[in-house]
Amino acid sequence: MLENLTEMLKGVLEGCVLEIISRGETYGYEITRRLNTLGFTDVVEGTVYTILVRLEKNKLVDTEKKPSDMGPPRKFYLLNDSGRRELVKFWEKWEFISSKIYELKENIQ
Amino acid sequence: MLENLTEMLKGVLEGCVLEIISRGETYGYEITRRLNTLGFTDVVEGTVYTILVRLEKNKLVDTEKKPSDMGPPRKFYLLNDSGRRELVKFWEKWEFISSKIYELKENIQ
DNA sequence: ACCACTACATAGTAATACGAAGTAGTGGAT
DNA sequence: ATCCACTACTTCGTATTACTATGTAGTGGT
Repeated sequence: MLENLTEMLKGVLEGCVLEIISRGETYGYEITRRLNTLGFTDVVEGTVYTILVRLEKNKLVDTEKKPSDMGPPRKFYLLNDSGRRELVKFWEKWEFISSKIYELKENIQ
Repeated sequence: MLENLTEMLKGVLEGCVLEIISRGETYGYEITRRLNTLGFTDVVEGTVYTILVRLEKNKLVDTEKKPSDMGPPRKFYLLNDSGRRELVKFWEKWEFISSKIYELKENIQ
């Protein structure tokens, strides 16, 4: 449908993943499906996993491996305090940028 | 004030520059000032010039050099048909992404 | 003569999403 | 029994983009 959204997703996708995880323990494959049904149909697993690796490296999430009856074991992610702070900052940044873009579009001031 | 917006500006800043140029012939230095007063205080000339070089390379703008009585000659930029189409696409992409982010935030569906 | 402001240019860097490919477990169809 | 679809994770390399840093140069005021 819409063309390449890649560049515009930079810095945004990570925040989306943080938000999804904040709703409750989840894992990479499920996050990918969630993003796809949200509308980001072209986001693939590789992209989500690199984000998850980054979140873990930056200690924004805790992880736990659990068996699944549908396939291989799942690696579950849970936001920690640091991750919750990062999520708040993400939404602040998003609100700031989107309000400025709105001002530009509507030619305010 | 707000922390580093760099990543979140990727794919967005170029659209902002296109929008600013669409309002009428302008040049790099002025575009930078416009972005700064808009709220993107950390955007510097180097960033804007790389975007302008890209726009010209992708033939989205026409350019014209004109003398200035305030300093060195200015390189003016004007959107062409291709640039206007690109701007329309930019706003479509922006509307799409921001609506999806809103859905995620408000946990719709 | 110096400095501030205006104005453009560009080489190198960091960060991020994506493409591509591989590994592996489960269950159903042929 | 074999194959395939689906689930699920991992990693390497690539393209794109904004930013850093630096340099050049014109004008006008002190």
